[in-house]
Amino acid sequence: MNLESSPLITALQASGHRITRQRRVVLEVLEESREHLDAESLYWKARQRAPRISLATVYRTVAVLKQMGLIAEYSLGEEHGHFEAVPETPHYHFTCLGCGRVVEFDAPQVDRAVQELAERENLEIRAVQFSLTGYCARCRAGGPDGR
Amino acid sequence: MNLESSPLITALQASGHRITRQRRVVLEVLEESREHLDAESLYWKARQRAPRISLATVYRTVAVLKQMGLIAEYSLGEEHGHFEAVPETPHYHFTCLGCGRVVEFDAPQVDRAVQELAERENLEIRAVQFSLTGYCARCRAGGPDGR
DNA sequence: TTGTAAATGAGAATCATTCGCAAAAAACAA
DNA sequence: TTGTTTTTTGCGAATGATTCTCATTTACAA
Repeated sequence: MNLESSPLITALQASGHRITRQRRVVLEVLEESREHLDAESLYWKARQRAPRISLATVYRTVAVLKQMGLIAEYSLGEEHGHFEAVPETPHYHFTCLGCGRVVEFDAPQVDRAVQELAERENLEIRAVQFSLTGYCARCRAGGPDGR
Repeated sequence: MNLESSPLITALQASGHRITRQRRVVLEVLEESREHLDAESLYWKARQRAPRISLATVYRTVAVLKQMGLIAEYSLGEEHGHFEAVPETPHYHFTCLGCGRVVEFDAPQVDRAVQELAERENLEIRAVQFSLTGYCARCRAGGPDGR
């Protein structure tokens, strides 16, 4: 069994949390995934490696990680949350109301604006939520979904 | 009884929706309020003028308005949504995790970034969600709530 | 005024998320 | 190792926000 420490594991451990099989698995899934997973899919993927894990544990784990700033939660236009390991460089999301596709983009101007605001108002920013919804080029043109 | 048409009423009517007493009241409350109301408080305020209105109708009304782009829904760090009539000039929110205060601010840089992105990628942007959470100056200094 | 499609009220249903508690597992000390 | 302590887990029940169902009412065009 792999006992290497991933960045997330190391950080968790350093903050005094216990490293359980369940947490290890959830973190692995989060690190390996390139998509934005919601709690349910995180749960099903985790179950492949830790069959007895419960949905509550998934929620508890992401809550801890979120509080530590290691992962971010997004709404992405749906009614339930999606999670993602916090990336090196911040990026944001556009969700198409037509086809549901999620496109990531970066926006240095926004990063700068946040930093300036924080300095000017003396704020400690913990999370930035910047997401756009609308219709993508394909759907505007009367795409596959025939909006 | 006031039969004048507010901007929201006019827009609703123009789009082919019926103007009911309940909708009129919900719209009035939304227009008069300077705060970000959640469905529950919208419901209680509306009941003062239309005592038999139901919570479901409040939800249905904001759903229609939201879809028409007349009001915006925000998370504001809580688990339920908050609503606000869409303002002339866009503005955004900072929610303090310490004292819960919500501060509005504008960010022309962000507006510009959105516009540029939309043009470059040929997107039709319907909603912009930009909100920050963290600790305000007062709470960082060990404010009233004693974080 | 009347006919009809749209909107409402009431409560049940749904869905995501959290809670409570006894049992299991980690961390730590001996 | 082994025992002790404390955290975490699993399970199912509870919660809270939002949506749905459906019989009844209402707006509004003719």
